[in-house]
Amino acid sequence: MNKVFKALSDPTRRRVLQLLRRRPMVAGELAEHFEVSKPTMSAHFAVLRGAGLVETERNGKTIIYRLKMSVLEDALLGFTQAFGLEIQSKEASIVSGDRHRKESGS
Amino acid sequence: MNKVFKALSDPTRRRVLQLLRRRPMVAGELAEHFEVSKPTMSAHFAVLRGAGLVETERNGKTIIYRLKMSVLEDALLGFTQAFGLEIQSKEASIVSGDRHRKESGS
DNA sequence: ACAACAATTAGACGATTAGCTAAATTACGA
DNA sequence: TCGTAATTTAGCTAATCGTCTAATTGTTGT
Repeated sequence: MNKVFKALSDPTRRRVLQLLRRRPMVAGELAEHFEVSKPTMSAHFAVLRGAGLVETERNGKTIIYRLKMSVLEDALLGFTQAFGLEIQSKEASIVSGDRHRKESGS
Repeated sequence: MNKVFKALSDPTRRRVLQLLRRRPMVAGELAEHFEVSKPTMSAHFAVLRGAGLVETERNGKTIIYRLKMSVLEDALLGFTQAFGLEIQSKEASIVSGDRHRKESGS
């Protein structure tokens, strides 16, 4: 869970997650939304992947990034619960390609 | 708020906030819960204060730290809303300026 | 096989971070 | 006023971070 918070501590990475919330995206497409270089974005992606917040799938020349909503939820849940806060999904659509899968992450 | 997320990115600081959730605490008392030096803890406190997550009050020789729950909530709220998540307090008051009084037990 | 494209890795750099010890500050009590 | 206690500030170090350019890897189409 610490890796998740570390990942969330950078505004660029938070924005990446928000973009991925809409739909999975290809690395280059994602990178276009930001003003930093592609290698820099690649490093951000690596941090997000290391935290288990995104997963990748190769598709020919491109690599698709997909948000793992359940990992984000679980981390947020674990933290907020310790503060007497409750977190829940408004929409049933935590889906968008991802199936609220249980997966062991770091 | 970026400063809040930066502040939350360190596990020691997250634990400080959780300790403060129970009741306001004096700096030294708080520091006893950790294995690092007092100056190091002082630096952590400064980060939390800089993020607006805690407020201080001098009381003679000691300095009392108090959690500003509303600031934490607002940051979490702003973030989670962008993901279609809902966050709410299990306890009654989410009021701004909440003093977090101790209620029934623990 | 090769050129073009997508993305990552390598290597470097300055800025920030978390940690330490020692010194300074602030308040209290004898 | 002096000594002690609580905390912060100063100054340092090692590690990590975000960024860059250049080079590398992997894939496709010709």
